[in-house]
Amino acid sequence: MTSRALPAEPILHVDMDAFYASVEVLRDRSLAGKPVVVGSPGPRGVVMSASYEARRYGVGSAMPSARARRLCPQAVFVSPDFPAYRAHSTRLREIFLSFTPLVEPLSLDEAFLDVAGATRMFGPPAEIGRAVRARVREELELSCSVGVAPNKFLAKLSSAQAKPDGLLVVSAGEVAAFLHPLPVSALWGVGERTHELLERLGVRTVGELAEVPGRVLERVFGDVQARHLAELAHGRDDRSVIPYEAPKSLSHEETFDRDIDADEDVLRELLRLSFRVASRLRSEGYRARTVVLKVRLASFATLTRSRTVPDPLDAGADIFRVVAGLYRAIPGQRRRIRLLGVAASGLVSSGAEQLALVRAGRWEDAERALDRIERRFGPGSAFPAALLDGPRRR
DNA sequence: TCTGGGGTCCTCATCCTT
DNA sequence: TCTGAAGGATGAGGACCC
Repeated sequence: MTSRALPAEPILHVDMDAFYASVEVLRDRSLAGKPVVVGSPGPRGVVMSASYEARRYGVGSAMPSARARRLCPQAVFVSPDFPAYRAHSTRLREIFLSFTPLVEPLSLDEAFLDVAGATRMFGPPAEIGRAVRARVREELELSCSVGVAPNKFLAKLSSAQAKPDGLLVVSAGEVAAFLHPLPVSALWGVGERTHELLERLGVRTVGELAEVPGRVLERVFGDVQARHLAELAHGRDDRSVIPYEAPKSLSHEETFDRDIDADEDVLRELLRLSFRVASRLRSEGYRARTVVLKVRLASFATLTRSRTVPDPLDAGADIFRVVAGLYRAIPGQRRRIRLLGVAASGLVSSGAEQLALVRAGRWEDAERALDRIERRFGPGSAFPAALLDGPRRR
């Protein structure tokens, strides 16, 4: 039997170009060539995606929509339509899976592909990257950028360098030449705070970071992050492509158009969020051991409070009881609140928790009935009466 | 400039058990 | 019974990602 050497650059990172904005252009061809901004609605919205025409005016993602409007008044602003993006994302994943079963989605618009086992059928990794791009363009009428590299970290960096609408191969022999001139902010895990600390050390490029002694990094960042930074600065990353990982938590949160302060409004919002979280837990087959309340005040200070319960929960009424208790236990009163969130963590499969159902009360039966009604008549077709008079919502 | 929503991971403090 | 160390579980908060 002949053996064939594994490719030295077996990892692809595929990243769609301005995904949400590009899908909006597909749905309304009159937007083609125009600055398009997809952003969360409301006065406190932020930009989620901007077409390259809008980016030329300095508009970027995570920027407040109000600022984007000032920078580019002629831009067309569109509210996001996640079901549409998910539908395109599903078709995208089908294309990836036609090349390799080892596909790890990072979000709706990007994924890692391990193509080590696909080269006999489809050719070397760079060839597969070109084929993926061609299929995405033909079948979805969308452009994407592809990075081809020895590991996930380098593949992700190279797709970013290939943007927009390009392909870049970083071979094992070119790692230092590719990596070291890049700014440290390009590294995975270097955000605003870490960037500031690195600047104080006089470190601006990845090459400079690679020169910093390990003990200095440890002193500033602690041993875990220091090791992480040192590994990345040398282009080392041994994480494999994992096709599926069970979620660790699940949450819903909402920023209000105007701050709320009345307890009855807060509790009604918490009830609504608890039911949304519970509905998702049940539809995805989980129960939660820990319930987390998140409160962001008008000052933008954020509080979190959590409680772990002995019997995992998946009923909105039970989750509400816990978050309402957590909320009432926060000292002080009549705070101005801009955001409320409810999260479920410590997830266990509900299949493994059937015994707990023996003690299920009428609420659980009622909520399963709500699930059936929603499946039949659509989301929002049934909800607790306490939600009938909701506060100002977007 | 004025900051969404949904996640993951890490650190640190505290409590409890052994 | 008391004391101290070690380690796990839990809780709060921060940084980061897309």
